[in-house]
Amino acid sequence: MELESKLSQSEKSILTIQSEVQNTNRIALSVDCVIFGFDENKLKVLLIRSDLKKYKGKWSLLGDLIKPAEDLDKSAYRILQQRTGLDDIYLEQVHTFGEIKRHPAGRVITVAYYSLINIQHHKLKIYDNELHWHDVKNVTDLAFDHQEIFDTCYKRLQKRILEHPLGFNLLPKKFSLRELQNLYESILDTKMDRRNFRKKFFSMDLLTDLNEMEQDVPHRPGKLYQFNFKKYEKKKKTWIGIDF
Amino acid sequence: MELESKLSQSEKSILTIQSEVQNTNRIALSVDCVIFGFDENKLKVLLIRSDLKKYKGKWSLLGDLIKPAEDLDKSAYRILQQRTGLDDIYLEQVHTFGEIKRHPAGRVITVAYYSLINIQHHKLKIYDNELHWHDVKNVTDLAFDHQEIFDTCYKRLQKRILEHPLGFNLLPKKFSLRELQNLYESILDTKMDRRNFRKKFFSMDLLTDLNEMEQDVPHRPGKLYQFNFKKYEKKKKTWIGIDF
DNA sequence: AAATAATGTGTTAGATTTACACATTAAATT
DNA sequence: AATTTAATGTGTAAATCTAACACATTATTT
Repeated sequence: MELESKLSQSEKSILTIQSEVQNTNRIALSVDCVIFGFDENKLKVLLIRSDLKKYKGKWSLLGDLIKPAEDLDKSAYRILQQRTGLDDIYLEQVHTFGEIKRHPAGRVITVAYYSLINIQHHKLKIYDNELHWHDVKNVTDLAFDHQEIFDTCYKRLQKRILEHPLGFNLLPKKFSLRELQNLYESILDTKMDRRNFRKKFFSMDLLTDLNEMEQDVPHRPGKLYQFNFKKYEKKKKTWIGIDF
Repeated sequence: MELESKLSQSEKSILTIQSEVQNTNRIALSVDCVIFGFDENKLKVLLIRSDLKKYKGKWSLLGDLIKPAEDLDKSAYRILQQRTGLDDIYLEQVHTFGEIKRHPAGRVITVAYYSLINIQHHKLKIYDNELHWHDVKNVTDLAFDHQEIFDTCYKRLQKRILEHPLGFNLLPKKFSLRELQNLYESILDTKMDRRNFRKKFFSMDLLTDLNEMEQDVPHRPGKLYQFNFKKYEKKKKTWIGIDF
């Protein structure tokens, strides 16, 4: 009991799962979230230390069992809210992982999501030192099949950001084009030409020029921009058929 | 009992589901497959008549509950094999649908796949007249949330085929470029320029010229080609990072 | 034998992507 | 205060990819 109350991951309900799954024909279902953030010019992912002794010391994704009276998407949303305190979260379902022996406690099928959050807003809420923001470059050897889940979600993000301007979910409301480009370069792990990058983005016509400049930067300040959600929503409608 | 033995869909286990789901914390899980075929120059989808009285007369996707001792992908594969008798099936997981009230029998979350099969091979196996190949253009008002699932899977196929040469799974081993183009035009619901289409495909270097001609066509016969799976697998490796 | 309807190929214009160079500005240094 | 530095901000040319388009060829049909 005491043990269980301290656990707040997929692992939380292992004892429960083990007894229940084995005695019924139903299958236990969980959600696992790959939570991306962007800080210090690096793409980060929020991980939690696994409590399961088989995976002692390993890191794992944030997840939980789905409640029977809860929409699947709501379930993912709830996990994020509980963990980050944020409710303006970009969330995308990626894949469902269902190998028989993927979870040591028994049959658990998990639906993987990735989410993009503004790490500056969130930063203060990590009181729990079992939680940590990792550089995506250093993410290896996660618990369970979470490495595979992470890899899949990261690839999906890389692909998506080439098709949709998702990056704004990771940046503060006001940002410079350099910050935006740094974000793209971090996510895609490439270098891009500054001039072509600007040209491309301006041609998309999704940025509002705020007529403000960066403050407190150790070099010539750049202009600040804001993402124009209205225009994006309009444009998105004309993409239907190509999307998804 | 007699009723249940006649049902072979998701609906099959409604009675079972209803009693079990409500009495446990577990969630029932099913797989639904959008099975695409290509015949008479039209893209088709295999549907089954719903037996549920709420959806009497409506068509639905092929699906079944996932067995507790079965990998998720295997489960989808099994459903296809049982239905089509084929085992060289292209299968892709698309999305998991988990709204609380999506299924009238209780909480059932379903994992949607689409598959591509060679309808000529399969054609003979439809003894069951509850099964029918529908033109994708005429697919409306399916049972449950199957219309949404179908739409999602169809869009995914449309997108995928622009990135990967999946069409071969829908064609006989030997095919002409006109047949290939007809397939693309059916899937994407567009007309394409014949000359540009050929150029594009030849430049991909995935077709083996069989030095054979079409037989029994009411016009000048075209050359026959075969898809080169080896070359495709090689090329696919160089795409990693962009894929998924 | 002529007409038909398809296959098979090449060229040109347009759009998009990539490569690359120079002037400008504010901070940091001397 | 003047100079250096390191970033921002803009424009142009080459290369690649995509789209539009025309004519000769071949087997079938008339």
